[in-house]
Amino acid sequence: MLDLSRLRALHAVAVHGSVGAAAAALGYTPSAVSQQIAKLERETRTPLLERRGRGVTLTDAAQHLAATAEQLLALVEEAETTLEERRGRPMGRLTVACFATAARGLLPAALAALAAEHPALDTRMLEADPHLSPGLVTRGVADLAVAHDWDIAPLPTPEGMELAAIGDDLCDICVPAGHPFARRAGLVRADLVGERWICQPPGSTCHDWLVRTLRTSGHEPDLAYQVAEYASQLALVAAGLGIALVPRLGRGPLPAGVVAVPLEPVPVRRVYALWRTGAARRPAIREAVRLMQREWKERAGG
Amino acid sequence: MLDLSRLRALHAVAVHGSVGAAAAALGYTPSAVSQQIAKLERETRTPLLERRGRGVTLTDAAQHLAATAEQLLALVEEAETTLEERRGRPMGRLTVACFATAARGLLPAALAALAAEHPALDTRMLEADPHLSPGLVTRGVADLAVAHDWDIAPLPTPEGMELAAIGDDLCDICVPAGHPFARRAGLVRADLVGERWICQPPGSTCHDWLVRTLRTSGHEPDLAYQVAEYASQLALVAAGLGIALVPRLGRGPLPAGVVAVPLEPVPVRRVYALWRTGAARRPAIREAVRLMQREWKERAGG
DNA sequence: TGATTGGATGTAGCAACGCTGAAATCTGGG
DNA sequence: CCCAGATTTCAGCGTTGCTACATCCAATCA
Repeated sequence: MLDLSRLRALHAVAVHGSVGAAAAALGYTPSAVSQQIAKLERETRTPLLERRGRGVTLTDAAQHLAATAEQLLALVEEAETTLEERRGRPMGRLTVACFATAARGLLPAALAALAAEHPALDTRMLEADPHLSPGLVTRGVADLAVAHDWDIAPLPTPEGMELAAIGDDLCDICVPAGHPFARRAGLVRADLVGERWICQPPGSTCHDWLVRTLRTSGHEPDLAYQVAEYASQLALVAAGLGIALVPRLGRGPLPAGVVAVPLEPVPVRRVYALWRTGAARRPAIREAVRLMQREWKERAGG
Repeated sequence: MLDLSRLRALHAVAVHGSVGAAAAALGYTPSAVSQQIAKLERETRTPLLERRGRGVTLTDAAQHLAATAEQLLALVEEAETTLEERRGRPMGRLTVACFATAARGLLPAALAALAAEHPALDTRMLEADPHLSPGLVTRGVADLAVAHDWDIAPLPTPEGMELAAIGDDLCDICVPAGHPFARRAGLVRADLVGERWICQPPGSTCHDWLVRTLRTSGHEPDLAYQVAEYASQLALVAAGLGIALVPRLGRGPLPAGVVAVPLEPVPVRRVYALWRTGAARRPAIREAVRLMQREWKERAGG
């Protein structure tokens, strides 16, 4: 009889396009995936993979088989969801894809509470850009995505997915202690003209937000320093090289020589959880969302 | 992820009603099936089997899971069929359920030819009563049934199955050499009144046929000796204890002291092959039927 | 009640499987 | 022509899953 884990390997190759990528997605080495598919070829006496240049392509039969595998895997996931739903308590594996600041500001406490309350649940985490994580969920690499959008670019609900709001993440302008802004109680957008900015590299959501927001104030921001991590940005601020827009989530205590000044109206990142509609019945999903919302409230209240 | 072979074990228990019967159907020991299901219970953290008296019953969750397993297994079989069809040559496993005389008179030559022409095919055989073998095919214990009916009780095509005729098996009256019939060129049904019969035990198709046929001649047959195997019946005939109706298929050379006399009109067992409609596209099925028909023709012609 | 049978489950051991890591192979590009 | 990227092959090893045997439990019979 056809073996489901081998079919899953074939399906992963079909979806990810290469043996290596499939292996990474499944958590194996490329060698393991290659051997599984070789065994599947021997069992079915049908060539499935053809070397094409440096990579591989699926034969006709393999594409058909991979499509069937997709149905099978969907059925199995459905069965697992039903099983968990009948049991009523979170169980199985829950992989959460989340963005960097949530990975330290929100997830640790929420996942710890989840694991403590539900020992049958195997929680996992995977850091990913907010605009990539829904795709990871769609492809089954993750079960739950924690993503965010900005007030000026709302996140559309992707096909086949549901979402729930976790909370609003407020952002402040972080300036060197010696900067004129450091003595101000608050700032408005017009104040920001002419500053040197420290921000994310192009392509990230935060970079885009900064550029587009400041453009609405009628000027092109001067993005002098572009580094991915807020901790590095704050170090640059402390060194007096510029100012940065830093969200409060996961920001931690500010380093010496850095002052956070509120901006009015306050820029908001809205944080969401997203999951496949088919998995909506999973208690693990519902419970994870509930605990993230609770954790958020406690942080905001305290 | 749920394991398909464990789900198959659970499904087999659901279908066959006990761990032992499931194990027999799957070709394992009861211990293996019990361990598989125990592992499935641990993985899903859900009780699946409950001891009820001497046997077991499925829990609610297990019944649901078994139903899903049935869908999965059907999908897998469909995929295997498609794979074999694309390849165009018989492969995989083909289990044939057939009645006793076909098991020695027809199947050996046909299966040998099948195995010789198609080394990728793993042929298996299973002797079963003609009225049981369609059920075995339906439940997936066998892929192909070789069954027969009698002229007076035609076989209905069971739900979800297709059938093809293999050939007609003619039957003669076998009598002791000293019997008055032994010198006759032929007999008619009216001649048979008052004889002592040697036949199958009640419940077998052949027993029923004899009783019903002779009843249409207006008398109740005297079934003095009831044994299952024709070789034993012929030994009883040779001993002069009675007469028997013996089909030619698989009859072999008659023992000394036994004479076969034709009956007019000649009683006919019609031999069929049956298979699941879903498996009709399998080259293995088509080829097996073709070779059985060819073998039959060669025997009839030679 | 005790003995017995039919069935499921637990244990030990062994063969087979499936993974990893390293080496080999192959392809396309500098 | 060599190198980098990717897959496949190979050896080794831990794990799995089977069988055989023993044990346990429930129903039946004496």
